[in-house]
Amino acid sequence: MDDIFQTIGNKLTLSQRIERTIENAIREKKLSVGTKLPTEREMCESFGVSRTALREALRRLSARGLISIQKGSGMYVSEPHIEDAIDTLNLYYDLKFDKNLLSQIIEVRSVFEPEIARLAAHNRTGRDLEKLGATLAEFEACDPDHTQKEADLDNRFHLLVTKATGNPIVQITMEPIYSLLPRMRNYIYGNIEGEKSRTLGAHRELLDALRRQDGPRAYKTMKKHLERTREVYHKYMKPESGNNGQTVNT
Amino acid sequence: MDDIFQTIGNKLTLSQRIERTIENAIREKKLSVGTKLPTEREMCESFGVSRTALREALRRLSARGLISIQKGSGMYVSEPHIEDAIDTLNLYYDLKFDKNLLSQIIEVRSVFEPEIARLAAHNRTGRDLEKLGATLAEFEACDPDHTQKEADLDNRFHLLVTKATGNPIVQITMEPIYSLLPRMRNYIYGNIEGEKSRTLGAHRELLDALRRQDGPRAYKTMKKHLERTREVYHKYMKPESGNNGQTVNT
DNA sequence: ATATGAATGATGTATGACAAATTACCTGAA
DNA sequence: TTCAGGTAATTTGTCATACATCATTCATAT
Repeated sequence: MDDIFQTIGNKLTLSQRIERTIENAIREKKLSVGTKLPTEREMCESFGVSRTALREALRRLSARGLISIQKGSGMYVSEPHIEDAIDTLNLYYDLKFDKNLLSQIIEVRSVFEPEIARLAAHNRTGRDLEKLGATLAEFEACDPDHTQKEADLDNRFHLLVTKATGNPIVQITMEPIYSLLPRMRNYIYGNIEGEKSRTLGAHRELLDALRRQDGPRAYKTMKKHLERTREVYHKYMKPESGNNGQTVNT
Repeated sequence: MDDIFQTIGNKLTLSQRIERTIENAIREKKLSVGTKLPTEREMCESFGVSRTALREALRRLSARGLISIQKGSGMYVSEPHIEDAIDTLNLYYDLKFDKNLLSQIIEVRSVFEPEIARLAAHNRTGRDLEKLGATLAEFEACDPDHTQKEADLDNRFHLLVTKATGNPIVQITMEPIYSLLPRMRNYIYGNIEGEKSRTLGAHRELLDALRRQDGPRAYKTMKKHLERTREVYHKYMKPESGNNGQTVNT
């Protein structure tokens, strides 16, 4: 048990202790969403600290999305936004980015999305079908020269399928993965003859399966669609085959 | 086109612009991991700003995990930690926590994990099998009174299966979900007669399928195992059935 | 009654000083 | 030489004060 000697060095700075105090108050709902925090001067007095220390704590809290600071107005407890978590994930991928990422993304999609399609077939609402239909039509009508817009619409369609599962965790899970896709934009699309019509056909068939709540067919359609994506990737642009067995540090 | 009048208000503060400048430098690898940043005074000079503004930018960057600040020593570019993203997600779930979360987690697991098991069956290494076997043995030998440790070992087994896919994105994706499981700890286990031996049997069978690289069997075993979890949940503790169709704000 | 503009109060930035922690260096003894 | 110890220099943490900038409120003039 050498743990005894470990807990010495981690003395928090004053501003970090302030940060935690406020953070805990928010976590424990002592400060509810939308509440206006006391002014800086008031908090300085009640905490008995300088404005500097307090402000640095507040800067950290706002950077993490717990509070929002509005110059001239005041500070307010923020509604939690899933985007904060997604941004953090994106930052992580940004820094850990390597040449295997594309192939890994494709693998993850072909593993997860067919099941997502099946679940969506069960749970989709009429509103989901509307949005999917609209996005599909927009994709169909899109000028083939606008490869970026086409890729966006493609992504949006898949994101809508994810939302149609009705399970927010599925959405939260997949969103960072979709946000990585713009990197592969302009690769898949553009200059591959007939690829758009293939995609369109797959999306149409998938939407039909969702409409009929045909889970197995939704699964198969999505599977086939993503297998095609994988083929295109391997055929047209895979630069080399790298080590795929690395593990993330935990 | 009234857009002309819209883009006025979003003027960033000075410290936010500093934050972004440094952040971009890190994202673009102009500052690599481990690099020691210039001292505060140096950066103040080169940016031409006061120490106050600079420090508030640095506080935000450290709160987001991009840099680490060590009193008396200096500031260094941090290695990205997936835990930062997981913590942010946990904060989100803390604040957004509702009674549907458990049921949503169970749904996500039974949707994703069978496919993960299948993939793991293909890609697992000998080292993966070793770790899985060791964890399984430890679970088997665990004192049934230590419900928390049992739940931990259960989670670890599933996490190891995820790692055995060899795809770090799968791991990153599932880790936040597993980190939510401690919330349901002590619910599933304890006081449900014979549940541990059921779990043990399922894990054993799964490990065997992985060893034989039998993807379909791994899939089926995991599916059945998680269906059982869902049953237990619905049978023993589901308090009420709530609206499950909410969507996350994006 | 509406609109303009001044007063007030909030956060943002600048400056200077000192505290506290780490690192580097230097000195002296084995 | 090598190592121990302590001192000095460097760096971040905190405090205090002043002023700038933005938002809200309220009074005033049209």
